Amino acid sequence: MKGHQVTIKDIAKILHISPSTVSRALKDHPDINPQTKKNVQELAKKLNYKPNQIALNLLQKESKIIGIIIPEIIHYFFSTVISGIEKIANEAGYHIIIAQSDESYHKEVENVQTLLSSNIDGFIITMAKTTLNFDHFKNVEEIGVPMVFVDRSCDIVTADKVLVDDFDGAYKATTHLIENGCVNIVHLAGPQNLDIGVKRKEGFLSALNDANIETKDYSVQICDSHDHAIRLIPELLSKYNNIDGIFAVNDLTAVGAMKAVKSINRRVPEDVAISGFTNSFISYIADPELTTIDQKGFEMGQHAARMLLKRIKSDENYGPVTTILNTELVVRKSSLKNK
Amino acid sequence: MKGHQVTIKDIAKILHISPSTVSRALKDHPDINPQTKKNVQELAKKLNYKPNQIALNLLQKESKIIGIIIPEIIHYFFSTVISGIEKIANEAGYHIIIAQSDESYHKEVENVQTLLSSNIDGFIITMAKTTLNFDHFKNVEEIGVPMVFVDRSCDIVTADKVLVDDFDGAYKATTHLIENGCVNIVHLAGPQNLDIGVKRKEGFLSALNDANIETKDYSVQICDSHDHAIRLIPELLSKYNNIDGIFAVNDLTAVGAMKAVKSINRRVPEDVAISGFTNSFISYIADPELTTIDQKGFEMGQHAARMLLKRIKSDENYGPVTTILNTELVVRKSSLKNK
DNA sequence: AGGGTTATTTCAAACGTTTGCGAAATAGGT
DNA sequence: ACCTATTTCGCAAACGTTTGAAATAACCCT
Repeated sequence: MKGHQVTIKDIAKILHISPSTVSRALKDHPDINPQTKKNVQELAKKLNYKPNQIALNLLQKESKIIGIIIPEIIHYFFSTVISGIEKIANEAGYHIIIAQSDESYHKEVENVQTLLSSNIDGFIITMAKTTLNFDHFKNVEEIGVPMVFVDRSCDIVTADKVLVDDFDGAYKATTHLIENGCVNIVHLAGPQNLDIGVKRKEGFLSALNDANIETKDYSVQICDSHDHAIRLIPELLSKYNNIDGIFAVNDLTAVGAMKAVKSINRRVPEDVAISGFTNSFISYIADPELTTIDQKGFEMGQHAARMLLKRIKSDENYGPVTTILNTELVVRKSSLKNK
Repeated sequence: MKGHQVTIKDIAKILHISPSTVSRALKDHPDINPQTKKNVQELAKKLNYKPNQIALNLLQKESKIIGIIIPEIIHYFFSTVISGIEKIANEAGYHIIIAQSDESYHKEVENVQTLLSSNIDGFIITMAKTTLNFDHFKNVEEIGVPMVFVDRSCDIVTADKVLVDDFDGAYKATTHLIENGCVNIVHLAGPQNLDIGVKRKEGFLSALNDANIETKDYSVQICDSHDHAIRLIPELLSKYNNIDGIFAVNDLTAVGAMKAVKSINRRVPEDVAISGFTNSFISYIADPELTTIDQKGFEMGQHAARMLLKRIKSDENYGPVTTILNTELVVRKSSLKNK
């Protein structure tokens, strides 16, 4: 039950002057009598006057709000992305409004619609895994609301993107395992209809190739969940018991693999070295702590926000920009065989 | 670079009728000629007309936006709370806008101010740990913007609250440890200036008391971080080597303790059983998986949102409501000595 | 005193939408 | 042909704010 917020009109009425004068007095316009200014400003402070943002938004045709559509906020990576966005946005006087798609194409479409109608100034989006049709993004493009895609790209929509060098990250992780004495490494790969699934696999294969290690038919396993790894690994290790390294497409899968390895009484990293990908919080929780590739969520968020703000403020329609961030190898205990 | 959004005026101009007619035609007002209606609706669809929410907000003096101020989005518990809020809010046609305080009193005050000025319809807040002064909330109260506090309460501000029964949760966890054969349990407690620190400690002590177990001078240790536990536990266990159970104030501390126990070659749960509190994602990651108390983040969020919406829509000024949710014991391997 | 300048204030339109009320037009009835 | 009822539409105000332009008032100079 909102009590009446003090407006410029209220102040004007009390002081028997016009709203315009009040408005100018509040912003220290030179045309205003110092005494009037003083009266206005004092009263404004006394009544705790706060300008009505909605009215300003209407006037300036902008809401100072950035819409974020992201699969699931509970995932560490996504929440770091959000934090990065929020930081830059706030510094520029913008707010963020978050909608989750739960990896559902349908909810994503819905979110785009509702956010559009609340007049956000731009979008930052990580597409749902299930999104295969891009009409809703095309629509945003037509309306002219700027968009930046994060982490997951699609070539159909022309928009700014900030991605991470998945190939290089996978290459680095694999090379690190090799340098630490692994010769028989298995890659737990993501779905091959997803970009990250393919790129990370390719980075893995390329690293093996450059180290003159030949791949076996079991070197790549499609397996990208904690539970799947727990089921798969014991079976795999008993079948091919010379496996001495695992590079998983993400941290969660890596942790599952780690548990599985330990469960059949092999040691991590002495018997099997493990690396994940993402550097999420759980890599720090794992025992032993998990070597992984830092995916720079916070930095991605910051970049995305900067790109979006630039686009929002720009008058000219420059072509789409793609930023590819470098990953970083984070070495922890799970990969250090030699110590 | 936003292209001109289609407005009611545009439609009116094209059809040579007045904006009011267009407005009414779009909402199927009986006063409008069916033919005009048809023309308007068809053109609106063709031009992809979307009502300008900002203008509506100005008119209706509401923004349909709920402001959330939360310490850190990356914490699993908080992101589940947010998800709960979002669900209920969306169902009611509201959006959420998120601001993080990073557990800083200063940022919290700032967030309250900026959110207020963007005319949110209500607040859902989890206070920062460092917040000891409540003037900013008092201010919100005076202005008349409804507020709901989640998880952390303060008696000074009169507002709705949704809390969890910390005492009972701690009691249940402790009793569970006792039932599983622990007789010498240590509680890793939170800071005693925080409600949860005190309540959970009291639940712990009460459970011991009810089981006729006398507390030792080392039974309660102030220790609420992963790293602190890793430092503290080995020392403690070597000093008092009959300790056979640990109840930690949160999951992260429990995991630290678990690592520490394993590091000095004692087994979890056989030698030392462990329970955490929160049921965050890491309790599932830990090895062995961590027994814990589910703090019902999602439900808390849902409750908070419902309470807020009720308050927003209500005309009468009913007294503040406090909802206390029950926790739930989640039994996992880390506490099952007997198997 | 008239002309000019300057200081201070107000008017009015604008942003996009809704809505009570009045106006115009049409139709029906006698 | 006149009155009334009905249908259909437009005017204008409102939400809170900004801003160019016009208005008023006060002053100085010759």
